[in-house]
Amino acid sequence: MSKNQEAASLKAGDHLILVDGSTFIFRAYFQASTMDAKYQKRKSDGLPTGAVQIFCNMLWKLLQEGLTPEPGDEPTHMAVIFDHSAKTFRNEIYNEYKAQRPEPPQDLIPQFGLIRDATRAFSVHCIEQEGFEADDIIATYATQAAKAGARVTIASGDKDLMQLVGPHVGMIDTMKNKIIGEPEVYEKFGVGPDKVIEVQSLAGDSVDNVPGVPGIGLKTAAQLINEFGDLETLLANASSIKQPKRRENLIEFAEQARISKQLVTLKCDVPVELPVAALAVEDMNGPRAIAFLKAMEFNTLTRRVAEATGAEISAIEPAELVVRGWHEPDGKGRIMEGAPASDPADPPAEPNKASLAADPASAGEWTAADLAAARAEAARAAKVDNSAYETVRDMERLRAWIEDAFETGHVAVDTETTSLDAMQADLVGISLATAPGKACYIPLGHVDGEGDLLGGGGLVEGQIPLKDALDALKPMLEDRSVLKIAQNLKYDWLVFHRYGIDVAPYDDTMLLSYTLDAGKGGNGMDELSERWLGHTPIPFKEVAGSGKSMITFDKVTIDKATAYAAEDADVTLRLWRVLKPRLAAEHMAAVYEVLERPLVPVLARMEQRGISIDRQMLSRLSGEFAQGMARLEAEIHELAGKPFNIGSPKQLGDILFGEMGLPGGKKTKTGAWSTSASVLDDLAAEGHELPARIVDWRQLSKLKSTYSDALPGYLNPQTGRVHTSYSLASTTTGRLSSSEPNLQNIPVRTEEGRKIRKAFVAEKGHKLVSADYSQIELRVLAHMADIPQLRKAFEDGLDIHAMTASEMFGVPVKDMDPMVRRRAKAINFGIIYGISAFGLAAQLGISRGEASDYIKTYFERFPGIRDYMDATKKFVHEHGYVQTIFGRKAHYPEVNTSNPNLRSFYERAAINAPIQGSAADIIRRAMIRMEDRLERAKLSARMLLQVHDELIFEVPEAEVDRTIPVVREVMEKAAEPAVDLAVPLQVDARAAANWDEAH
DNA sequence: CCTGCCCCATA
DNA sequence: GTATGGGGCAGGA
Repeated sequence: MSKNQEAASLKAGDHLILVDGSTFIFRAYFQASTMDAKYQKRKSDGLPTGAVQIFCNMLWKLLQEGLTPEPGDEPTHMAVIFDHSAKTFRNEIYNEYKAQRPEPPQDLIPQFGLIRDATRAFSVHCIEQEGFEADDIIATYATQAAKAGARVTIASGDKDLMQLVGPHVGMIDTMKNKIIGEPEVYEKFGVGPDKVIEVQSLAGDSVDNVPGVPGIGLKTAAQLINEFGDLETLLANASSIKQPKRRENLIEFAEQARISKQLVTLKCDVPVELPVAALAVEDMNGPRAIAFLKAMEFNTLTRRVAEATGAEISAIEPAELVVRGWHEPDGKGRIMEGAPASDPADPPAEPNKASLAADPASAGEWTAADLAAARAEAARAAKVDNSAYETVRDMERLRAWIEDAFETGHVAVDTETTSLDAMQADLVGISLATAPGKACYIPLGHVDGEGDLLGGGGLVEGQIPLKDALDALKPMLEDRSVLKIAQNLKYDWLVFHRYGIDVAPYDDTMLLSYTLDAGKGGNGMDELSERWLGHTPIPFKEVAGSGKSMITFDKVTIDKATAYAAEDADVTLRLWRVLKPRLAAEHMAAVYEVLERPLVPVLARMEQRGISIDRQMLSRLSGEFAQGMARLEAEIHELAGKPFNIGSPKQLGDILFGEMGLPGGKKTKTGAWSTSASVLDDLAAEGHELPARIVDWRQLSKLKSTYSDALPGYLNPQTGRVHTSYSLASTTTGRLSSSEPNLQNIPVRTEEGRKIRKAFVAEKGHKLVSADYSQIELRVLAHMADIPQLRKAFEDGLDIHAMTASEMFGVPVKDMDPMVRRRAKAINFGIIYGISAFGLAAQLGISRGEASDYIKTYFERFPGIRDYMDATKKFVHEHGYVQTIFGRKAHYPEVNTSNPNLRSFYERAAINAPIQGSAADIIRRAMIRMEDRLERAKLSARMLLQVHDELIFEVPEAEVDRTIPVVREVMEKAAEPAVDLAVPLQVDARAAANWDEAH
């Protein structure tokens, strides 16, 4: 209930306080920096909070007593106004405006977001609007309120706002505790508030880079304005000025003065999103404010707020906050670019761990690992009861759940839809969970499954209209003070985005699990539930069936849907409680925050954009391939002496090695003849024709079935484009994977295959730009293993395989035999793959002994590589995991198996993972930074695809030349500043109408 | 109808 | 020798 809820209005006698958040942040920061160091950082982890603390104290004071301690002065309406971004309409007028602003100090950056969080935590409106400065919004609100007869106080020290002072409008400089009225304005500018802009347009402002007129300062400007009345009159009479220099300047820089006036004139008619009446002060939500203050560790203010609101401090958990832009050394010399603000190292009391939590005073001695262990134990002990969930059928109950989410500060969310494809999924219902066991399902689109023949399919009774529910949920789903928790958030993000909702901030339990446990098993919800909760969730097929008889979720009865869907939210929340504290305990927060979490919306947007394919071209190709196959088929049957199914390896093996009696080489692991390409190639090399034709046939068959036939089936009817789905959590190394369709294995090696690639095209007026890292894995290896020759070769831009050959075989690079280079290349790849004589022999078609000799020679030339490999093997056997240069872990729990083949396999995988994984981390970093960098360069390039070491963009033709350098810069610098690579990264980029020519 | 196997496309 | 996803076949349900 708001104090003014009965009248969401603003009238004479009301008091509106408008806090200028943006300038306040800077001034609070500098004031904090003059204080004792202990007031500038959060004690538990060093998060800089000085400015936030000063801000909170100021806000609390204003809310309690207004400008003066006198009763009746406290505000009836209040808001804190921020600048949305650096760009405003003023830059359109004068592009140098505020161009000289330096970058904010490093330890201020994380506090920008926290101050906004603080505002909301105090239940005060937090206002910012794209394209407008805070000053303009303040001017608009002040003008409207003054017109309504209310009293307005602007809390700011910014002289630009002094033009607003008037009978109804005052200012207070809260930093200096100074009240500014008309006399003070006169003192500062030498004119009244109504003439302030005239003076400023002449005098200019070096801080904001407002030019003014050269040679005219505040004093002269005031004198001139007092004499002539306003700028235009002055300029019209400039020729009558006595002082020659001043006269010349006024004439020469008249236009500059007019521009300056536009710059300093505040806009009083911003189309504000919230009407001024809606800024009414609400009763403070004590627990919410306390949760925030506790997270910040502002103990004194926490106590004061608790006393004033009657809230119980110990019953409230610190808020889970997301901090942007915080660089914290995490103990391993790596850099944190963002971090969870709630520090589980200072955990709340855990009711399930009585022995540890009995004395709240001892809570401070908990370690993050204690909390994680207690949470894991509690999660396993608690039972999941999926019959106890609520079905939310009216707005009243929905609002209660939303309120609960605001109170708790976090909520697990899950969407139920009509499709597994997020791009085509319509919302059927939403489930929420705010505490273990406390979950609900909100049915929104369930239809009558009966009477399919007679139409049926009408909405079932007892559901909130979709729009009403989304309107109510949107503010909570977008509110920075409520952490949304989902399992595989990318899916729900895409669904919500289609309905105009931008979910933030968020956590993803799938990514938490992936960050912590990659390689230990799957990260799907059902599997995690088994692993951590000892609970089997209701299988999807139990509610919707499977196979041909599967029904879409909108046909599921609401009772069944509630048990299934609310359970998902409940389980997700429980998993989050187990996994989140482990991030801090196991020092993996940096990996999660820097490499995992930020990628979710980036990938979601890439999926959403999709890519154009030329359907006619593919259809024509299918025809070509079919013809070729038919021709080959006849030939093959002729050669075989009888018809058989060429696509059947079993039948083919029987023909080749049985009936024809060719020398069968390898067997598969089930004992069947191998008919793999390498076997057939060997036979062909001996002059046998049939195997050669089979290889040709197989190629066409693959291209046709996997690509030219299948791809058009993935065209989205709405967008006319193909939208792949990226998986963030299905590789052990940190690579992404792509499916439905897989656009990471589009052919490129053969001429025929590249025809498929040509069918990926840019839309009209655009080009596809492909940018790929050159030899990134070998560069990463050169860095990690610290190999001087390799480092030098990359620094000098040499042909790395030729250099390797030269080192190994003692031949000059110039006029090198291509076969020699090819051998070296195979060895280089072999190294990355954890080389074995067996594998290298197979690759090069040489004997095991020869391959062994090569490897031996290689290690003699590059002893650092052998050292690196031995060290990696030792490490994985001791720890069960290996790490990338950014700290990502890949686990190999079975590496100590007694099975020697398996053991070697895991060892090779463990050697490969840091190399492949570090390269994957680098491109992830590039992708995360890319969109912002393009936007800041005012480029409209859209990132569409990632293929491990390559990014594909769609770029307007006119922007291609400006886009490529930006893309290259972001990619080449992607490791910085976290890692200073000892070798340069090189990116090759090209533009063309289709993917083949761009690549 | 589902699953394992074989083969093959990519980095 | 590393990491994936997917199509077709064949066998067991």
